[in-house]
Amino acid sequence: MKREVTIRDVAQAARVSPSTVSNLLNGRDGRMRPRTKARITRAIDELGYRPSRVARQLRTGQAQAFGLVVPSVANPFWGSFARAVESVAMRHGDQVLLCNSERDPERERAYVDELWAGGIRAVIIGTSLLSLDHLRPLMERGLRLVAFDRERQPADPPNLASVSVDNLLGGQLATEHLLAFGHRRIGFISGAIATVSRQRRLAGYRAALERAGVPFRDELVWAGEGNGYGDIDSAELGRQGMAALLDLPEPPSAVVTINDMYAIGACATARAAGLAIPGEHHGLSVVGFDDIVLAPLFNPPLTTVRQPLDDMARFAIEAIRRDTGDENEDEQPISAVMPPQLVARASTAAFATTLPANDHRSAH
Amino acid sequence: MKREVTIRDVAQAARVSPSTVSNLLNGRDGRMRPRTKARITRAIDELGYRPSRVARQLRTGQAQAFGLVVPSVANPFWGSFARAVESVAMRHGDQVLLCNSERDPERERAYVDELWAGGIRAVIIGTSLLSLDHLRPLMERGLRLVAFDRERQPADPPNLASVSVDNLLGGQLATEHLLAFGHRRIGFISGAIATVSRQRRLAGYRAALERAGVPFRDELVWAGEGNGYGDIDSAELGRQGMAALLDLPEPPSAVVTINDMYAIGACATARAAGLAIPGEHHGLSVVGFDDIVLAPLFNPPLTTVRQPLDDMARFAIEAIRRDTGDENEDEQPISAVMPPQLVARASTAAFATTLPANDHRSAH
DNA sequence: GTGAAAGCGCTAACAT
DNA sequence: ATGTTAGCGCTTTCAC
Repeated sequence: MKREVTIRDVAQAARVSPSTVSNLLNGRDGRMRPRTKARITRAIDELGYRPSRVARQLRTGQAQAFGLVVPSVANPFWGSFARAVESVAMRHGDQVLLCNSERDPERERAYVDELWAGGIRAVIIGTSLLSLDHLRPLMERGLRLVAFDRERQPADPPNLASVSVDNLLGGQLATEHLLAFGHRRIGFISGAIATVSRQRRLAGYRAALERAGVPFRDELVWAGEGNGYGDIDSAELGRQGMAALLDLPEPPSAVVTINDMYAIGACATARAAGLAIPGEHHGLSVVGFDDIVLAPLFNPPLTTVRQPLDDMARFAIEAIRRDTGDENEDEQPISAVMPPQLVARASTAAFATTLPANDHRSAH
Repeated sequence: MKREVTIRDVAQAARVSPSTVSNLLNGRDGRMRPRTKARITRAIDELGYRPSRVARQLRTGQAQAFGLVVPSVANPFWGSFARAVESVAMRHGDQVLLCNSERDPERERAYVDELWAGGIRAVIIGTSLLSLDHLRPLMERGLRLVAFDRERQPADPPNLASVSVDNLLGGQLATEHLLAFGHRRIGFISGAIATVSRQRRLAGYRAALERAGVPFRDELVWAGEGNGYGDIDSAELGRQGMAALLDLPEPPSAVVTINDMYAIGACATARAAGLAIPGEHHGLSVVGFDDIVLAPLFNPPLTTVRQPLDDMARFAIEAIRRDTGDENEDEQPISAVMPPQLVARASTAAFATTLPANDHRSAH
């Protein structure tokens, strides 16, 4: 393992001082003699010199990298988001440090602490916990934080940026879609309603019901058990939720789920119980949320609410890059709420009001 | 934004020198007076001191972090792998830098270069390109590289570590499973066979056919078009592959796919063409590879070949942590080949040798 | 236009 | 048992 080529080696080879090389590297070459410039450039190429990020960072305090904390990249939604973020970041020459929080606030804190110690001063956090207090100390020290999938809350510190889809509208679109199909008993399946986005999706569901004059029924909302960390196995929670709703004396004819993984789990349970998706008389309509890559490929293709992932990633990174280092504390909070889009596919269908003439399936 | 607490602040508060603090921090406290130790510990707590990774790294050259380069975290297999790696890494206090190569060797090189410049001296690379020459220069400079999903090749440099499932056996298991069900016309769907793992899975497929006395037919192997970078949309390639095989004068009755995403895409196409999965007379059996989280939830649940992801992640990290900094060049190459496991689910079924008594579907 | 010098926060060899 | 010192590779005043 050879020793690294340093800025001094380059300086020596080009017969200039390290500061001159540094000046060129950092664009302060306005009044530099073309000949000197050429000598330096040549030396850099010949020696294969690459400046050390570490040294630069120690000196400047700026990290050319930021953290990305998501519940779990094992969920394709977060995987796609991570990819989108990384792709935008790369264009700016930024590196991305990925962390899986599993929705555990303690892990979130530990990770962000760790990132901070690594010189990272900006983090995109993809969990929409109600309170971000566990990150406040670091924010007060100067951490730039962007919350993804979490609408801005009144009590949030002003230097917290936010990007989110309009979750209320999303929940509403999903529910209205089913209402328009004539469904009246509509279930809602989610893990613990412990995040802003889930609260708002549920609120959208209620709002849609109300507007349609359909009474809200508590028993049709399944919201997991216990504290319910864990995107570890959303699909499993979807299964459990569906099982619970099917156990009801009068099960729903359609279901809104908190995301596509839940939807897929819910469908699996329904099928195992002999129900068709969708089914007019003996079955269920299911709508998801996110529109993951797999949604259109699922059997049946999943009706879902799409989040504009690329736009959101772009905005998050812009937010993080804004006022790098500057001291403009008293600015407007940076925040965006993006429009969701209902994507109607085959997992939802009209509710049949009349009974079937004859039902072959009952023979089975 | 307050100034950071440094080791000097701690030293001052504890009325010792920075080196004493450093000694304690780095476990060189064998003969340190308990009282001094206590004073230092107390000062650290009170000031909320956290050592700077950057400074430490600049000094030691060691990066408490490594890179993870995968084709794309949008594919749940790589998402799960990334999560497994990160989870093991965290237990060691290591950070993980995630990079999506999209299977583009130029991107791989650029990323690894970038990581190297960032002081990262070890990288797990999850693409099994035939040649790793584009990374050779850096390896010669001392980069520790672990190839994941790529069996060790004779021409590989000795300091390249490898972890992989036994892909030959995997391809064989998948094919034998279908053969045992009586299938004789078995298709193989993959993107460009430009990686070691794909070559070996295909070889396993051939070996199984041969052993069963079934002639290998070129037209039953669909291997994408062009160079075919991109895990960007494996499912889409699966669709295309299936479409091509169904266009054959005599289509296969079963199909082995290069991974679960391909399988899911292939199923979607087959269904769209009115075929059942699996189907005795008018349908297809499909087997995937990887056993992603979604495989059991798919409709029908996917028969697939499981990779022992956690074991592989653990091994990869052990390999990376081995001989950190040491100069043992002439050691045995580190390499592991792990056993795959066939997971039989509902997407495969017996091939019917007799024709159906009456075929209702032909009416449609 | 270019260079000398100081220092970012830490560690480790060497003194005491 | 603890302190002194000299950097790691880079940037950035401030001189010339």
